[in-house]
Amino acid sequence: MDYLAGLNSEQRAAVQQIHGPVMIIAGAGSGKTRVITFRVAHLIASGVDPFNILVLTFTNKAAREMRERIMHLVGAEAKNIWMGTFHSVFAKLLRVEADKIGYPNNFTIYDTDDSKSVLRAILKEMNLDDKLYQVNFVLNRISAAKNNLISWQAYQQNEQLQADDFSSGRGMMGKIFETYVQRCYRAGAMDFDDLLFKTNELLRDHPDVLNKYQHKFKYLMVDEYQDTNFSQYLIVKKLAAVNENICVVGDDAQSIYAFRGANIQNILNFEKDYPDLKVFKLEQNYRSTQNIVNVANSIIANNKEQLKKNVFSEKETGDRIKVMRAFSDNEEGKIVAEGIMQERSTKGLKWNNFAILYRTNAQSRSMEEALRKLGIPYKIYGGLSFYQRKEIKDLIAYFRLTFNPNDEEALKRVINYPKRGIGDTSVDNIIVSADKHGITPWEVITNSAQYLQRAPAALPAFATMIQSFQVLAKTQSAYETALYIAQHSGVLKDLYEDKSVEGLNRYENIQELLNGIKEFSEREDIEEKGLEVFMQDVALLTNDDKDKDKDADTVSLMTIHSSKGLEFPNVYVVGLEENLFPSQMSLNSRSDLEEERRLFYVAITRAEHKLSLSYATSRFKFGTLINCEPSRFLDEIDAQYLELDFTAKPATGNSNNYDDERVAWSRSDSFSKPKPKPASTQVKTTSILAKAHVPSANFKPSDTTNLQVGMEVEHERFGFGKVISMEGNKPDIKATIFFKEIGQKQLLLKFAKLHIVTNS
DNA sequence: TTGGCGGATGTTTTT
DNA sequence: CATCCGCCAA
Repeated sequence: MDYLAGLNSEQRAAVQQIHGPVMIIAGAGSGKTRVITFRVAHLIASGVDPFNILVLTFTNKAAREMRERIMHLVGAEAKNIWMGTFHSVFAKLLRVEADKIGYPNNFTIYDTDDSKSVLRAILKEMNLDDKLYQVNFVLNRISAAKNNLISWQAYQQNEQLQADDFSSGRGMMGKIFETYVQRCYRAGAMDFDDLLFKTNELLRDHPDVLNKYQHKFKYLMVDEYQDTNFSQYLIVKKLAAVNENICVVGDDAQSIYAFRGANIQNILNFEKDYPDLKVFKLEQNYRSTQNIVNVANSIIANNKEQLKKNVFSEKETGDRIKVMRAFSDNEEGKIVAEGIMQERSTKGLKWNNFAILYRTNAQSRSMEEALRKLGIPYKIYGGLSFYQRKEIKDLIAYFRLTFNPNDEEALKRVINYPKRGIGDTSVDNIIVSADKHGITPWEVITNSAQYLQRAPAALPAFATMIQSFQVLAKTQSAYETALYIAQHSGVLKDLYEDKSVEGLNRYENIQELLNGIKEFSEREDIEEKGLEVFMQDVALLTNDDKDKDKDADTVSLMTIHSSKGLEFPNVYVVGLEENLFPSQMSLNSRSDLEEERRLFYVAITRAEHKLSLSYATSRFKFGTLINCEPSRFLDEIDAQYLELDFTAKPATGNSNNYDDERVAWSRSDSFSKPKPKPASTQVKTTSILAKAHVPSANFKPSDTTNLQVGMEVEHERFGFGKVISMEGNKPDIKATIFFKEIGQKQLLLKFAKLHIVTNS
């Protein structure tokens, strides 16, 4: 067990304590990942069967990396450990046990976009004010309920929740919740929260299942425990109840996901659940210089709620923390880019020694631009993930529909893409009919003659197409199926015909997806190579899943949230301004502000050698320039650790006068951005035409069923005119009308609003 | 049924 | 600024 030698005494003690409840409080940079991997290795070395170990991580990436490290220590056996995020592990478990809770085992996983789309449809059907019932708000409320294991029935019976909803004028919330759940169920779909909620239900209502997994998972480890919510907490607690071999690892100071339901109390109160808990504190930071650690400590000291610990570094004192001021977001980018350029050449560093961290994804833009101007290679992590791109989602929707034709969101996505003449009204009809008959939209489509008054001509062909995909998927490999679907659905052709730059890009993205599936088909460690298997956790894959060239020498750009767990020699934290960081949304409550502060703590502790902070005094937001104040967090740092760099000056002059700065910025920006034209010159020709005719005071559209050639009519916008000719039949009669003011027009009578003036 | 256009609206953070 | 939504003409 030579690996134990490389650990300090506290780390070693934590690794060796393999039985009973254990909590490891791991300060930033204290070798947490090492301890977890070594502990798992130690479990196996001590004779524990890998099949009996469950390790829950926060991201797929963390799980993957950890597995690799463990393989390094114990060999191929590590493959048998159940390791992954809560969502992916329990999705896998639910697929095995789905029938017990009335779901098909090929259930779809709805991502956030799907959930929102379902809610939008419900809100529209219920005719609710979308100002009051904003989709994000509604979804958050439902999500929060589920994360606290409140079912829709419990929600409707909960007096407190009902009172909240009614007093804010949102009395229908309970009903929306109910409909949403039923809609998901009908579609054979679970959203992210359901994966945990249903797991709880399963373990609660099926003691045999609970028992089975309690004995399967004899040893549990949970990483990032401070970021678990109640739903996750309870799953862990139940699974661990028999053996109580539970080890949680975390750092309350790095809890940054409360907005997603994470409850910091889970770690603060852990001791209450397990009185004979062994606690280990990893306090020595091996990552950062003393200055950086001290700054981080001075920041976090402003928070009330925390577990006591003393994080320290024995590395060199290090440089002081640089604080830079810029006069605009673009200049901030420039300062940072130049700083990186210079630091790299004077110290002989590589680009991948640098990271730029920001609070919001929107901030990446000015950074990107500046880096590009200096020819600095960079990579943006996070943001729109590959799987969230429209073209990818479109094709995947076909895959989803193939395996679960009841997947309503997938259906709505592709039923008329590419265009095949099944428009919104037809889709509405299908859904209304499905509701009426208590069946799924897919059943309506496959029996359209029976359930629809007038089915679009293209409908049977669409149904047949999907069915042909289903047949194919049963026998062919993932790649063969995927390629066939891409070709025969028309998606590939549609994108191929789009010769714009974006179109080309989209086509390439589809190729990339297909390549990925091909790789999957060729993998030798997987037995089932059908597309269905590939699809099972696609919804849970994220951006960081496919960074093949992670050794590439580029500067890293990412949000602070996605930087958690990473480290870089040189870190730039940008946008330290009030209302941005801390975010405006967090200023209402103390706990929200404390979370922002922990976020800042996370940002700072990513840095190994050198940390730079920056802010801009003005910034573009929604296309307009706003003034910014430096962040309060800057004031919280003990000044002895700081080095101020206010050398940046506005492009012209050095006045502090607001107006002067503004002028300076609009000038420098004018190189890249066209100046908005004065409103008067922006009037479009159509609106001039539209205003040419003022309708008569008593204007009202007439019934045009008996309109005849030769009649004089008035059009609301085109003015007076005479019917020249008419063609077509039934509802699609087209009239050619000569208007005095603007000339000849053809109008569809079922749309055009015409007032009949004379019958001459 | 579709496409184009004007107008409103939105930004935390992510599995 | 950028995207999304809804309206209207074709």
